[in-house]
Amino acid sequence: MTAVLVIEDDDRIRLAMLLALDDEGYDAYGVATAEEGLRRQRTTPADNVLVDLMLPGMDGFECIRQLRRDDDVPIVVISARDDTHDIVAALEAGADDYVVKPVAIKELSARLRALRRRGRATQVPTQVFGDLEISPDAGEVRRAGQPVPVTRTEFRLLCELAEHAGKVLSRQQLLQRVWGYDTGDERLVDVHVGRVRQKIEQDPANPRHLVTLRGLGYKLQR
Amino acid sequence: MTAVLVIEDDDRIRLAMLLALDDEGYDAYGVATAEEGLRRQRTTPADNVLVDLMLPGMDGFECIRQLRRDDDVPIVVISARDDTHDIVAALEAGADDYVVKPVAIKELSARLRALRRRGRATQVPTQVFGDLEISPDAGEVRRAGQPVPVTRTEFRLLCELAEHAGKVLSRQQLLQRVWGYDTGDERLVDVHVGRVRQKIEQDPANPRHLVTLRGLGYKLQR
DNA sequence: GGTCGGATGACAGTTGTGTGACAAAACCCC
DNA sequence: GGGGTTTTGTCACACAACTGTCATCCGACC
Repeated sequence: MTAVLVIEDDDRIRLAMLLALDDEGYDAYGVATAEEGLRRQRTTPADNVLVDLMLPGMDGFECIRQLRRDDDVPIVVISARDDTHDIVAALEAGADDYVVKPVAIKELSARLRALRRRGRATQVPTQVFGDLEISPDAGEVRRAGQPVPVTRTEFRLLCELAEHAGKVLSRQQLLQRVWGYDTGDERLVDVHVGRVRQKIEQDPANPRHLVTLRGLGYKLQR
Repeated sequence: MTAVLVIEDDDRIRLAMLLALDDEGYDAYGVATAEEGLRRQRTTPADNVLVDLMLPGMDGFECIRQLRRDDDVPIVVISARDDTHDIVAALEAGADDYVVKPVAIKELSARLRALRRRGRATQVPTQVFGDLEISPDAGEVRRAGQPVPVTRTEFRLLCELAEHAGKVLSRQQLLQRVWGYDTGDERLVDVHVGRVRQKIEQDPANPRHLVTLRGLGYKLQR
């Protein structure tokens, strides 16, 4: 069953949504604050998160950003305000959809389905590329069994490449996935790739794993 | 640049959207009917499709279904009707988002970005032509299992030919699809075909895979 | 055998990539 | 909170790879 987390401070609205979602066949549960929602999502991740923008304490935007930081769950904003600025800000923060209250439950349900259909990547176990090991969960990179110290950015870059092992990722895609930039200087990627190479390649000038595909991007291979 | 196809029968609205999207940095082009949109998407696929629901001839729902049939492009419905039934039906048909006219361009842009971020799940399978393998995802070409270094242009050319395996593509079509030129010197294609042959054919003078059809163009065959 | 479309080698201009230096920002340990 | 350290992003330069053009040659087809 699909689990849905509802983050909404108004008890009556939250309860109504939970009931309606339940009726639609979802396994729905709710919390009243962003903080609690984040904790909940860390411990028992739901398949979808619905979040109100106006919350006591941490607001919805920040909540989205934090959710997004360590999870790729589809996030739908449920807001009373039908305001372009809010919508844009929420989507920029990392939300996937934005619907305005009051919400027709059928529509919400359909939107959730559409979002899930678009699908998502699963957790990656330790990946091995020859003498190179990348453990996304453990946050560790090893070469020939020896831990290699990498910075956070370098690590994310490696994970992203590892997740699509053998596939080219364009600088644009990497900027998007590693840095979250929709636009920006692609050379940034080059520089970090160079730094990663210094650490993981035996001969950084002739990379065997992290290779360049001229005009296309980079790829990590075995 | 991100290409956006707008399917909208009202000339004024379509034009306004195209201008606005253009301003936002999209490569936007529009058509007035579903049929034309489908044709266009088949020949020169956009990265996003915006479609109105009320169209003369084939309606928006059917258009979405057909688009969805052979493509995983993110589809956003732009409709004047803020009706739950329509929204649900459109999402069921395969749309990814639904916004109500009039549309704030910033919002639309943000939604498109959010959609693209979610990314395309489909992977292009490796195509095999005898001892020749072309992997669009991996950005790699192999002959007899050995990787063949090809340049970006050569790679695009090969992918384009591979996508239409067994079918002739005229120089004009190749110029259009690989280079994006609407006009230009067709000899350019010859030169690159020649270079590709040097790399992928056992006997470049007697090509077995990348063959010339005199007066017509080139085709890639098994 | 002439003509036209196609193949090819050379070349110069352009583009893409790697890298070292540096400043700003973030982080950490008192 | 403060000072040192690490990490990050920007920039400029150098170099290598790629691209498109052109002239010439070749071979198929009528």
